[in-house]
Amino acid sequence: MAPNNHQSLIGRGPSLADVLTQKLSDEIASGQFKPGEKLPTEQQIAETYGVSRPIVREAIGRLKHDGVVVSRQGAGAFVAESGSPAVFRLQVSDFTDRDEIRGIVELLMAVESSATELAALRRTDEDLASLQGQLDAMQAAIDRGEPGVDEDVSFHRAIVEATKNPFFRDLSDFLDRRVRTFIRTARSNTARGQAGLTALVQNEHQAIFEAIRAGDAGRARSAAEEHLRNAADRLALYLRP
Amino acid sequence: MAPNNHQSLIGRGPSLADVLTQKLSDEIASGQFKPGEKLPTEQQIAETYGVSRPIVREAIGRLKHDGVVVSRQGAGAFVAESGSPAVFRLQVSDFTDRDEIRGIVELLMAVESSATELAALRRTDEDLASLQGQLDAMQAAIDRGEPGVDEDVSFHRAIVEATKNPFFRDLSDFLDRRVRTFIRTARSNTARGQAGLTALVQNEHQAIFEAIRAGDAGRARSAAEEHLRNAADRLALYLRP
DNA sequence: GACAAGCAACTTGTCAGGCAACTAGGTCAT
DNA sequence: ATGACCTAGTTGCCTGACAAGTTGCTTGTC
Repeated sequence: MAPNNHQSLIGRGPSLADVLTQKLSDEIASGQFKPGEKLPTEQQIAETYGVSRPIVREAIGRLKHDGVVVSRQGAGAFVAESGSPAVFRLQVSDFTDRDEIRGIVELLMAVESSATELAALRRTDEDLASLQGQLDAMQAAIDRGEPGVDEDVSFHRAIVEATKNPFFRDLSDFLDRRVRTFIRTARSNTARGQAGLTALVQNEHQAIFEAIRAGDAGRARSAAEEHLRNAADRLALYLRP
Repeated sequence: MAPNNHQSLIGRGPSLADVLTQKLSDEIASGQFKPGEKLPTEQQIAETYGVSRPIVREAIGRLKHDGVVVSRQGAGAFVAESGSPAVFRLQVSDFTDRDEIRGIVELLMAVESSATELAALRRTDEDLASLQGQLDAMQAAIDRGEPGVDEDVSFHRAIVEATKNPFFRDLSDFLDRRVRTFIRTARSNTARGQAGLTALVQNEHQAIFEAIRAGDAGRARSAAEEHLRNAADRLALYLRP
């Protein structure tokens, strides 16, 4: 039997599919089922864990979604050849966890610094035009007295796009989004950001752009690092208890 | 039909749940359903897309797994407040795709270089002992004439562990695993790696270890970059058409 | 006896219907 | 008006069933 005991605290507890997914995932990760090996049938798994077949199907469906197993109709479900998942799970337990956001920011700094360096080496004329366009848009936002958050995002996107590496683009995009949503939720509880701050950001962006245009990888990395360090300092205001 | 642009990378044909998951995911991403908003009931979704409720359940289950949707029994399913997923999907379409593995290696170099830098700043005595232990194990493997792949992996793991940042550890681990599985599958088709190569790797590891022990962040990064650049060059042998 | 065609058992994919647990909003008695 | 109660609606989970596809064994043929 598998009584779900740890549920009465709050409304939502882990569903049976959640639990089963975790168990199967662990068993695969621990090498209990080896890559290429056939999993038990859904019926057997259902009996083993005392759940119904739809639950098993859902759990296996998630594992397929993660690239850990592949299944062939009529044949069975098999552990993926690589054995390791195709997705990187960023476990965000809580939006207000300070250590967590610190860790993400640190990783973001690493990724975006390298991305900026690569951008300086590979940017095309189109990339430069795109970057220039975002700078102009940001300046226009400043002139209108707006914070220009969207323009800021677009500028960073244009940089990672110039790396010509979709993994850099996607990961940077992903991390950036998480940090910004944290800021957004955190800011709603505190005072608004200063108005003149955007101009500082614009200056840092300008420096990054110049380095990228010059094709100076080292300077591009330095400029990006400084920008990100400043951004992290500004963020630190929201991380104070 | 069946756009199948992204996932369901390996299965023979995309299942209905795969397709529906993609559709719902797109609709959420495109802002058709806004964060915090309630999704249609499972019954309605089933009718809308012409599938049964279990299929809808499986699709929504995957979205919950990805952190895009949260559901409360009796109330309904809602788009997560953040709106953006909690997982980063690394879309690996093919193990033998050279551009893809090149991109991953590039990202791995960025992450691991920064990780090594951080490790130099934060390593504890336990970390140093762990690193030293892995170096010794690698040396023992060399003396036995073995390639020492496991020891190599453990050394890198010990480094990212020393960053004290679980995101660095998990991501680096993840990327490293993908690259190594590629090498493993690629190597089975070609000649074996040279025997004396492990000694070279060991020298580079030694340099990294010294920098970390000295707490010299800049030198640690340089050593890591050189090691990774060499590793990438060695890998390039398998990337030749 | 070797071999190929075909068949039967098994497995996954999908559907239908139903009951239990839970939520939310309206109703009714006080 | 206000609080308890009740009912409709929703998700969580189950049983049962059929379709589609694969695998291995049987059987018939040479």
